[in-house]
Amino acid sequence: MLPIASAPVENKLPTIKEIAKRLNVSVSTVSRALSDHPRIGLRTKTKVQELAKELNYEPNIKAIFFKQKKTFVIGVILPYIREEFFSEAIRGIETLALEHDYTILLGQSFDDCDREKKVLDAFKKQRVDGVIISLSKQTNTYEHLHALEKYDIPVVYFDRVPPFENVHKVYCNLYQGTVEMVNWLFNKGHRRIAFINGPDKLHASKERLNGYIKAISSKKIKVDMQLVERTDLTKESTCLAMENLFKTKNPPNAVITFNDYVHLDAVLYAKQHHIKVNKDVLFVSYANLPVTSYAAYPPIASLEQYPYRQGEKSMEILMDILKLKIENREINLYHHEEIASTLITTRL
Amino acid sequence: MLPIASAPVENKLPTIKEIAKRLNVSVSTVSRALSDHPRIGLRTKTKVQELAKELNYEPNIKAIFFKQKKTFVIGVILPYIREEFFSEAIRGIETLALEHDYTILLGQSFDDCDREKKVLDAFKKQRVDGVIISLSKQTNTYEHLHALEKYDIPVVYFDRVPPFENVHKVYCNLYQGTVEMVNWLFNKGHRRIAFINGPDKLHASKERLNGYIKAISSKKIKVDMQLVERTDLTKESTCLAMENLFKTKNPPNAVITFNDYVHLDAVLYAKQHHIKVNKDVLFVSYANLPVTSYAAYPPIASLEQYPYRQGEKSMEILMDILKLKIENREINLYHHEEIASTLITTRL
DNA sequence: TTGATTTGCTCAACCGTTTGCGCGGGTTTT
DNA sequence: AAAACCCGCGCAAACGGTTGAGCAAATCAA
Repeated sequence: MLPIASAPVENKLPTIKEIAKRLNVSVSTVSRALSDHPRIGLRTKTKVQELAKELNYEPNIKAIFFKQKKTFVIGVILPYIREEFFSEAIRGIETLALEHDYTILLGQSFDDCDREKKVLDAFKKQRVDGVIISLSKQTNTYEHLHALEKYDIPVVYFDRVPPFENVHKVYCNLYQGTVEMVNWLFNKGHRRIAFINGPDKLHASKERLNGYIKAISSKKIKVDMQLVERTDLTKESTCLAMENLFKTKNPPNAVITFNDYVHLDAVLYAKQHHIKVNKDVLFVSYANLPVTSYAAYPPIASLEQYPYRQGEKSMEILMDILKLKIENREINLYHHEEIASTLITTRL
Repeated sequence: MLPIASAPVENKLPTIKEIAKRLNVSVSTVSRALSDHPRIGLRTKTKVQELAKELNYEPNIKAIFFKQKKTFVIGVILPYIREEFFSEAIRGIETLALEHDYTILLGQSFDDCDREKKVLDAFKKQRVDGVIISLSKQTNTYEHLHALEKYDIPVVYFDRVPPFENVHKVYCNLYQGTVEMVNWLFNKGHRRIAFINGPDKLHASKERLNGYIKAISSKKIKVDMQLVERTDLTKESTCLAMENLFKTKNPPNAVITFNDYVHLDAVLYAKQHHIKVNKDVLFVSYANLPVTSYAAYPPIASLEQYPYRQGEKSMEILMDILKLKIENREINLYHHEEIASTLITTRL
């Protein structure tokens, strides 16, 4: 058991200067020796490198930032890391970041646009090299993001992306996924398929809805907007949606919820109101989160959206952009990475 | 719908130099004017401040680091953010950080000591002002943490803390909490109380075990070590522990699990082996995570460990330490913040 | 009126590292 | 033998901001 923190702070971090002084050469020689410059003699080079190793020298990255305008830090902001979807995404981001010697600054928006602004402002102050973001459900103005671009900080969006073309983004094909979902329910004989959608401001909500409408109407059924509800993702709002759906004379026999968390709240409501979950009424949702495997009533099918891959891909794109920036080349195309979703039905 | 990223990058970030040039004063005047130095005339001061606002000037924090040796960044490393306990802790850390104009670098160890080292190394390179850490379950050597102290980077441990006295740490009183837990079960008439503990290397495991032994033996019952199992926190390991407990002729009628995640795996096993969860056998655990409220079989009681408060408190302590460092005062005492746990039994 | 003090600003050094340029000495080319 | 080149290294500026010292002008005290 080694005692920690007891040792007095003897050594300030060794600098290039220190090495230069000890070896009686100039700082520039040391700098070049360390970066293996061809114009430095072999003897000097090894001398410098040996002493550097001995002193445990590490270049001061902040000083390097000065010259190179690089911080080796990227900012990641998303709504809630406690949601498995986002924590998985972070895992993807972080893993790739570590490989590229980048570190990540984390911020959560808690689905609050003001907080999102504040965090992005902090990122800007810290001069991050780039930003990866999944928008808050509130966000419908984009000036604060636009501001980053003005400061030449590239932004990659993932999952909760803006509807514009001229941004870099990574997202799941929810339109197609929703179509599959409805078809699957249809094939199992369900006709009254309810849909509890998410906040209007999220582009992903629109995608889902479009898929739903497309799939329903392709069956020559009239879309019944009474079957389409909306939740702001809070438990109360979800319960209200459920209430609206089931108080009618002709309740649905299947419910699609915006994601697994909404699903959990929805089935809690169902249970309390003596609806036989996944017997009378089938429940399917989005995200396919591991956490639902412990749930009393997991969704009978859920759409896998590959958060790890989304995070990884976002980071990959950002690395590409940064590489181009260093080479001072024009960034003339916007990356749009669409990841195919998969309907997971093995839970049956 | 404002287009993003389409605007050409016109303006490099405004610097103090730029302001000086435009106003035809020296940079030092500008610097002092911005920091409201008394020796700068009112007219100049307002002129400078107005232009600064107009140009949206923001001091380059990395340049300030140079002089002040401060980065306004702290590193946070913990095992898994996907666990609600840790994501709650981060929320506490982040909230307080934002208030103090600090930003957090995030790293996950994934319970791997090597990864922990790598991340801490990255933090060191980034010259973080301080580190908040919850140790990986593997960590039993502390050189990599000791290294940080040598570089004068203060470290605050929380929840998974080392057993030494000479560190700053925030933790829950698990000894006392475990005693309460056993007493509660005892009062409900349970005598054969099994205990599935966590990894040996975690100090928290020892605390739990000591509490268990203390409570049992205070009842004049002999501690039966057959009832004490261990899990490395994986599902397989937990199932093995369950198997060992229930294959005997005289199985337990209550099981205490290391935390709610272990609990979930344990009851999954129980269910598969037709053990009537919370009827034949009572299950109690640690953490009181919200996620269990959706579970098929939540623990009948769980020990709240206040992760948000732990995170917040850790950050508070770190801020204190950093303040002392600036004032160049000696840090002569180690903060040990013990947070009382609460047994939550309202789930009945 | 003279000396002392205050006011308002500038100069320059500094933080750690990179990098263009230059210089002396040796070697090769013509 | 002079011109051209290469080798190995040092000088100094630059990145953006802070800060102690210093200086001239304005203000004050006596």
